[in-house]
Amino acid sequence: MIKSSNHRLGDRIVWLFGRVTQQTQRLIRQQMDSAGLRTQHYHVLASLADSGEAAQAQLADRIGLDRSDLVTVLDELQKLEYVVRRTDPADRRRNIVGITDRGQEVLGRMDQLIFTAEDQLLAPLTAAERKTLTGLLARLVPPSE
Amino acid sequence: MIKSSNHRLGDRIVWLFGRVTQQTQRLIRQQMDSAGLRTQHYHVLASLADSGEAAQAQLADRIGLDRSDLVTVLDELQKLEYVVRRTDPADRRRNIVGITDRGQEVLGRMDQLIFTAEDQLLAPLTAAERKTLTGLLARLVPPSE
DNA sequence: CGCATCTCAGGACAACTGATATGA
DNA sequence: CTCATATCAGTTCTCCTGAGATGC
Repeated sequence: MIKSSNHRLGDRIVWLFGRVTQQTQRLIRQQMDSAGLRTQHYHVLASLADSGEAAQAQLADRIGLDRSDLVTVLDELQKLEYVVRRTDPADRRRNIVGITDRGQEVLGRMDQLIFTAEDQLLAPLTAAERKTLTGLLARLVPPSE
Repeated sequence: MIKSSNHRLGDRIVWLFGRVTQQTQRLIRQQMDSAGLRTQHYHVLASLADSGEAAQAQLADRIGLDRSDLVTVLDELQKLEYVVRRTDPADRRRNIVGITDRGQEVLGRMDQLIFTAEDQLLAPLTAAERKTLTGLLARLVPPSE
């Protein structure tokens, strides 16, 4: 006759992911506020610098952002001249999005900020443990990238 | 002369946590809708069943929820008679919150739903890998529980 | 015509801030 | 009076839904 059931919150993935992500977002946002941008902006810029230019739909799928939300984010980034939209000559429905030099520049600065935040968050883990963690997480991310 | 810098999104913890949590929440919410409750409700009920009754402030800290947000969640749970608030005789500012029998009952059902969702999410990992993952995550959760 | 792409309006959820009343 | 607790009001951010306009 053991303890009836195991609704131990501390073992629940829902719970753990939620807590850790919450903590992550908090740290990132603190760092990001100084640049006047949000997490979504970083994702977009990083993806563009990483995998090159793309149509909005592709880009949205790549980073797992809703296509309708991407519109607003791109509007803001374009106003700051961090990205450019140009119509695809082959298919005039598409906007091909690319990162600008100024975009690359701020991305570099954001990377620094985010790096320190990550380091702060992962402080309790060794380098090897961090690697296992990222490895396991990567396998859980749904495909399409 | 290697590729300039490593803003590889796929290695960023911010990114990975975000994606996986997003996926988790989606699955959980689908399951939870059938009970008419949200993730926060589950957290509260699970914590009460797990660590026993507590004042609101303690409870909020235990699950990492804002104290002001907890008020609403408890209102809803109390209306459904899943929890009870009673004033602490020792300190009449405090509300001591406890789970009811009906609360235990739905918690049991929710546990089933959440378990299947978790299993679905962690499908790509072996049992041993899941254990390492939860172990690593647990160490990243800020203290206070 | 059907279908894909981008756009816009609005809702739901979660996290946070600040102010207030009450009691220790 | 100072401090903690619970409450209330309002903002931001992210995610999601549905509907339109345009071009394939």
